[in-house]
Amino acid sequence: MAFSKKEEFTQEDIWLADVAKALSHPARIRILKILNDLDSCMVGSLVDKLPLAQATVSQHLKELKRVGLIEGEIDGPKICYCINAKNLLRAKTALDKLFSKIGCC
Amino acid sequence: MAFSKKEEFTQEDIWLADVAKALSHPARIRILKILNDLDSCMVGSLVDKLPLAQATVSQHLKELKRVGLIEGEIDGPKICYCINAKNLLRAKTALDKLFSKIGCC
DNA sequence: TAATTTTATCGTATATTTACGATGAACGAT
DNA sequence: ATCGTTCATCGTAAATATACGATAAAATTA
Repeated sequence: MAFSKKEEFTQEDIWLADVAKALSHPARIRILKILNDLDSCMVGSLVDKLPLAQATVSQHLKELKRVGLIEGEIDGPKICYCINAKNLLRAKTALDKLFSKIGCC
Repeated sequence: MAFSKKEEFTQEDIWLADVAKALSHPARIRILKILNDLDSCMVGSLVDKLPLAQATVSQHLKELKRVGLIEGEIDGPKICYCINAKNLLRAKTALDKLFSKIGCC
């Protein structure tokens, strides 16, 4: 393909697809669930709980951060990741709207 | 990467990620919305409404069909695509469960 | 039967994603 | 200042996704 055609769609559809993309790997689903359960949310804890190398986990965190579903806070040499509840709610609302728009409920 | 590690997660997380993947391109979001609005749902109508070649639209339909969000019915030389309401509801429920699990609502 | 219509699939090119080891940057502790 | 810890980023390899033209398959029509 010469170039992507994603930009030829509406902003709404592009944003929605982008949120879905962030959720499109089981490791990222798992990370969101773990972040919700754990008090501590440093990267090392996540690496221990996932069958992936540290560099790979870091990449998945970057993708979740890119769409705003999580955020990291510096805590000394560690980074504490947390869910961004506001953006997560926005994502949930957008998906709800899609599903109600296509009349499944 | 030697091989994918997706299979090292739970079935639940794999399925959820797979549904999200099907929604992760604006063309497929658009197709779902169009299929809900149109009476006629043959592929040619979709091609007319999207900035993509027929072969590409066919590929996107295949991906949506793969996860069961749509289904096609043969109607002479045409194929009539429709939303699979049952599976769409199942997808919505799974995503709702994820979002409520991670406490955003 | 031959031509037309409709859609899937093949082949292919390019882009993106996934994964990991190695390295580097930032911080606390010795 | 040096060392260990923690994490991001770089470089790289392989897999997957995206896009399209060409072609094949299946049904209707002439």
